[in-house]
Amino acid sequence: MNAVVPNLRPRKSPVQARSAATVDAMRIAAIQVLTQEGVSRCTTTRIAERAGVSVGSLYQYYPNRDALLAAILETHLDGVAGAVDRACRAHRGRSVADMAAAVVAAFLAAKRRNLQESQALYAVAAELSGAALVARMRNRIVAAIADMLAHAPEADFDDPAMTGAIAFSAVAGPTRILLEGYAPAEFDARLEEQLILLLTGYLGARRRPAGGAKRGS
Amino acid sequence: MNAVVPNLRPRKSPVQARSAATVDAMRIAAIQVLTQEGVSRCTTTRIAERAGVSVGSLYQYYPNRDALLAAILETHLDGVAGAVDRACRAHRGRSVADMAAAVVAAFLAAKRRNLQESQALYAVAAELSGAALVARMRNRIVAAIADMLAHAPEADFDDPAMTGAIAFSAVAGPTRILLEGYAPAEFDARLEEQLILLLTGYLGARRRPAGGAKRGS
Amino acid sequence: MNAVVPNLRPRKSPVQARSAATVDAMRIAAIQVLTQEGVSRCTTTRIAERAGVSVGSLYQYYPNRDALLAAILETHLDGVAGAVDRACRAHRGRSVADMAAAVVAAFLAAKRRNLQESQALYAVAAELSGAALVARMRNRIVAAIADMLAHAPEADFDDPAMTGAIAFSAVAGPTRILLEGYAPAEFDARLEEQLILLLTGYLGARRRPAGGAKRGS
Amino acid sequence: MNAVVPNLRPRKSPVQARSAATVDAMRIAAIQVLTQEGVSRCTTTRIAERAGVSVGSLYQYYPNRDALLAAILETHLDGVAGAVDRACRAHRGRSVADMAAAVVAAFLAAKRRNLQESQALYAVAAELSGAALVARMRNRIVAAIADMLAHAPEADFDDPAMTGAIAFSAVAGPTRILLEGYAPAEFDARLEEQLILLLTGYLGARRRPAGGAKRGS
DNA sequence: AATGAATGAGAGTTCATTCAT
DNA sequence: GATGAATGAACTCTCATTCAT
Repeated sequence: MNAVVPNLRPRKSPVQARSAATVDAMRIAAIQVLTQEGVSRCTTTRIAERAGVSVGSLYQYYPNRDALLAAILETHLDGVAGAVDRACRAHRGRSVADMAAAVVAAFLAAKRRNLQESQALYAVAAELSGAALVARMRNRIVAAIADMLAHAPEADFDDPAMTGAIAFSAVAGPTRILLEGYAPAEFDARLEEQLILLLTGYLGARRRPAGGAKRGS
Repeated sequence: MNAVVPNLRPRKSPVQARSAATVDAMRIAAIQVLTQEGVSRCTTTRIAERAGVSVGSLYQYYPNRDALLAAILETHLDGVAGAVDRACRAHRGRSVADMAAAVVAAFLAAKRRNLQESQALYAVAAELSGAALVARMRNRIVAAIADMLAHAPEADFDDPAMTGAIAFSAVAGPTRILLEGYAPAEFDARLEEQLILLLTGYLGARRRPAGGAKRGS
Repeated sequence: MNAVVPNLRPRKSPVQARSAATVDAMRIAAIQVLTQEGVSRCTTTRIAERAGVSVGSLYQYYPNRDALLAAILETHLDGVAGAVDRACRAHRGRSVADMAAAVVAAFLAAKRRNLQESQALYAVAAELSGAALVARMRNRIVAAIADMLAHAPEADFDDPAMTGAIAFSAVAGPTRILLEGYAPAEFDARLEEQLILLLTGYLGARRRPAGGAKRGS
Repeated sequence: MNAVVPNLRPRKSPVQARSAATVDAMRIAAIQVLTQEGVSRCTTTRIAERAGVSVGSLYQYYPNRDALLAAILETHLDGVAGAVDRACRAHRGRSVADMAAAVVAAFLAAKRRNLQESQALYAVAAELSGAALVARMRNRIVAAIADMLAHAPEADFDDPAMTGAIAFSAVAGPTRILLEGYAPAEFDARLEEQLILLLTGYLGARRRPAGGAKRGS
């Protein structure tokens, strides 16, 4: 993914069955190559080869390499953001502890569902156009969390957006360690419980008794 | 940084003053190129040119491009890890709240001290060999925090390593957002305060009254 | 148009009305693409798209891209050569001045009639197989002019073929400038008059009084 | 040479002897490839191969393929324009017949001096960026001729620029036929004499007796 | 007949790395 | 030691052409 920002929109949508298969094969292939070779060795040739199609086919669906990677990243992020979004909507009006548990569970489940994909895409997200996509999806999640917090019955957050941003990224940080694969098994086992603890603690501290003074922590 | 992992050690240590100056010039040049052009366009030629030396000279100090980037990343990570390490040592035996404040302050200060560098190196860290370096420095920081927690007078953590790992990465997550440059000004202003809140809450919840049962979360 | 010269003949003659329409649509499309994108970007896909047919259909009528371009060029050249040919036949036995005026007028009119086409095809004519077609049509025109000159009543040209060749290409040279689009408006306005002057002068000088000595210029 | 107009300036001037040799080898190689394969098959790889250097070297001196071809064309055109220019300056104040002979001789000699080069570059000149270069050099030649005509003692041209433009392109037209290689030997032998005849006739007709009425042809 | 997805050779271009100067 | 011209493998992307539908 380069610094210049060209067209990253897919070229055409796969309407025929054959096309859909091709597009999906390329997605899976790209993730595999990303995992096994790293971003810089994740070339169009290798992706096509792995997918069992020709390079030409790749370029029928994406204007360039970056667009392919961006599309995969975007789909992934959409999935994650959607999952968290749904969890937030489903837990409006519940207790802060419930909210924390719900967000953590939804996020972790979404990431764990496509483990390899989640791992592979960190490198893509680090590149320029990837960072923008990540920022967008983060905004979406933060907005969902903030909205949920704003309607918390037992508490009154003075700055739900800020609180949501910190809350989400505080959860995303440790999750990343897990996905990067350098964490011990125990980390994996206890991550969810610890993240809930982390979030509950933070949201509990951030909360003011309803009707309390502004910014009173 | 490629997937194949060859020799990444610098070729010679800069014993002479001139060498040290050259090495530093290359480091600064690399960070600038990284920032302005992105990882994929951060070429040896461009780095050398920017540093005012010839490509040949660059190869006098590093066996290949990856070694150069790895060295820069390592130096950076060492600085950050060292800062947190010192803060931990300096706050042994203090209250949990003091510890939280100290770690957050040290980490944020280290990252903010070399803002551009911190930003530029995220992309380097995302590549395969970078991830290993990051994991190593994280282990060092986590060990320092765990050690500090293990000696907390007012509390008794059942698994300081796990707690330290979660604590550190929970702080690193939001910090990354800040550095990636997509955060609003208010985020910047209130980040430290919020991270302390986050950490204090987590560590407070994790703590058991001295002498309590194991693993009672 | 490539150096290798394979089959350049159209695959089938457009006997049906629909075929004729398709072929013409492709011709027009090709000229548009040629003008807007240049020869090297004048691809079969683009031509077909512009013509509103599929690439497959294009290959139903022409064995390859070069054949399509060659056919268009040939049609164009035929039109021009035919126009000059007719003018020559129509002015047999007239005065040299009349002949000059007639040739110039016919040639310019033919080129101006399909201005865009004339411009676009220069690039096609410059490629290897195009040059051969141009040479053929030039021969035809030169023969027509030579024939006309041979029957001039008031004069006796010692080498009508040579004279015709020089005459025609001397007219074609300035015309090309006009078509290439770099000429000022005044050039356009006065071109015909000047070309007639040019030709009249040349043919007048070349002419020997009937029965005069050979090669007396 | 594509429609988009990027940087066509050479990258660096060959200061060292080795570099100069490399650049010249590429020029000669390009002309050979152009002649033997045609523009579209005149690829950077083939040029480099023929020149006995690597593709990389080619790109050290020119930012892209078009720049290389443009540079060759420009050098060639400069040579031709310079020759005609000198001839014009050297024949100021001479008779119109002398002028005509001088211009024709200079132009033909310049073209014949580098026969293969002249032939090969027609195709390059037909592409977009080539056409612009040709137009520039033509303007230079036309200006030189016009200036010479303006100082003709025996005559008074009402529009030297127009006259010069017609005169030059009338000479260039037949010359092109010669260079394109489709002309018979006799054409070659008699071309110069015929072109002088052509030009003398035209300039003679265009001239008005000094002090005569405007536009009296 | 028509379509257009798929093909894959091949083009332009870059860049890590070497080595003669 | 320093230089930077030369190298050439490897990369991204295009496009003429085919053929299953």
